[in-house]
Amino acid sequence: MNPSFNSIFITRDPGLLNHWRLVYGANLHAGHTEITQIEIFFHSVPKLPCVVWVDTSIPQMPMWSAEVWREMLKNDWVRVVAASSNPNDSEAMDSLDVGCVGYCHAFADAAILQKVREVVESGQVWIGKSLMSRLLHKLKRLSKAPPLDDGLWREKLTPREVEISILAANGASNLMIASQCSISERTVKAHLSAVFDKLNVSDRLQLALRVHEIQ
Amino acid sequence: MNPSFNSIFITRDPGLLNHWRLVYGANLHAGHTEITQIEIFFHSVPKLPCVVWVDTSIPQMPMWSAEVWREMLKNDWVRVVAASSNPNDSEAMDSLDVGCVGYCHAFADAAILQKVREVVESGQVWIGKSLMSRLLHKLKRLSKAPPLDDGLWREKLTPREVEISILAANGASNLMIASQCSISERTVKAHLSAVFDKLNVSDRLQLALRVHEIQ
DNA sequence: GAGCTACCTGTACGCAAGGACAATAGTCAT
DNA sequence: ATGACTATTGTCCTTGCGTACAGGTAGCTC
Repeated sequence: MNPSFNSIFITRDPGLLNHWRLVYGANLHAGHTEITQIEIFFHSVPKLPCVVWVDTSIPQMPMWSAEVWREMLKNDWVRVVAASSNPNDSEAMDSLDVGCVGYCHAFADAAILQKVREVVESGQVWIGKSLMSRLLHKLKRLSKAPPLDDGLWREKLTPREVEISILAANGASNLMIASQCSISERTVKAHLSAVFDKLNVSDRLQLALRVHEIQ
Repeated sequence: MNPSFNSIFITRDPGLLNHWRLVYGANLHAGHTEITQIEIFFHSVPKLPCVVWVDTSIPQMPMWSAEVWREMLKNDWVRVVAASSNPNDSEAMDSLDVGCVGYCHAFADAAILQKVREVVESGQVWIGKSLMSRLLHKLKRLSKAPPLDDGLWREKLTPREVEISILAANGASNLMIASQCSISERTVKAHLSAVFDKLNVSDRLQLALRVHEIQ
């Protein structure tokens, strides 16, 4: 149905490369290219419709505002998806602003990335749920409006567990949490163990990623 | 794969109804409902996962900021797509902000609406290309003062340290990082120690907070 | 009262993480 | 060539974390 799109992966991270390959699976055919140096990409502008996955943490990555990007993205058959290992709003805005048609976490779930691909190939722009909500938050905040509630992880936990989770996710040690909540360290451990179990995470770093809505 | 989603059309416009039916085609099965009065929708909260297509120009349409919407959208199995015959940014922002997971032109191309459906059912948010760019512009304009916190931490580190920091900040253990980078665990520790020192943090969780730009 | 849940505490064990000492080798500029 | 920086690896040791047993109290529902 769509004019078939070639695919280009630009990253130096072998793990990421493997992850992305999963997205295309058996469809990873002749029209596929993998590039480990971003300059090479700029020196050979694709001639055919293609979806370009760019690992934004690749060395020598030009600023999104650089002329090379503007030039490249003038060609509307080049659909660039910016994939970041540590997504942040300003990078997202910059990349989308210059003409990228997608911004996502580089290691996002394969099913998600597949959706990204479909949306992008169909000519639309993809933006993740969390980024969306953060952009809206920023807009709201800038135009002076009340905030709204946050993620759904809270609902799985008791009030006490939520309280302790937030402290842990912000870098507090068990002892610090204990003194702040006026309970023993053992109790903190007990609460956190319950939290890990309920949220199906293995340690406080994974918990932090969940609490702060990362990946 | 996905838990199958029921579908609900809320509009009084027969033409629009026909248009929307095209999106689902033969899949318009038993779990489908068509409603011509918005109040009826609010008086019978769906019990099963469903995608709700709401024609925003239906009579008696409550404000998006109204409590009924907030209440309804607390249930994350109710995925509401706001479809407007004359889309505008403020309506888009209001609807998305209260918890709608899509905003589009009511009479958008069936292929587009199909994509909307897929994205929404997969748990993400759909937003059109033009709306996207307008929102970005609005953001750009409002946030004239760009925060300088951006990628400050990167510049303090060597490329290798950045690479390893990102992996650690995303929850990888030292051993995982070691195997992914094809180096020994000891080397990973050495790099991370250097990173902790340079960024003046005590452990990988603090590092994660810095990398993901939290607090 | 029985059963459930939230909240609190104890001892003990294994393990990953991080620091304290090291060392070796490559690149680059002065 | 000497010093500064980077990348790599080693051993020893301490600490914090997470888990596996074990309990206790208070409040709620049936």
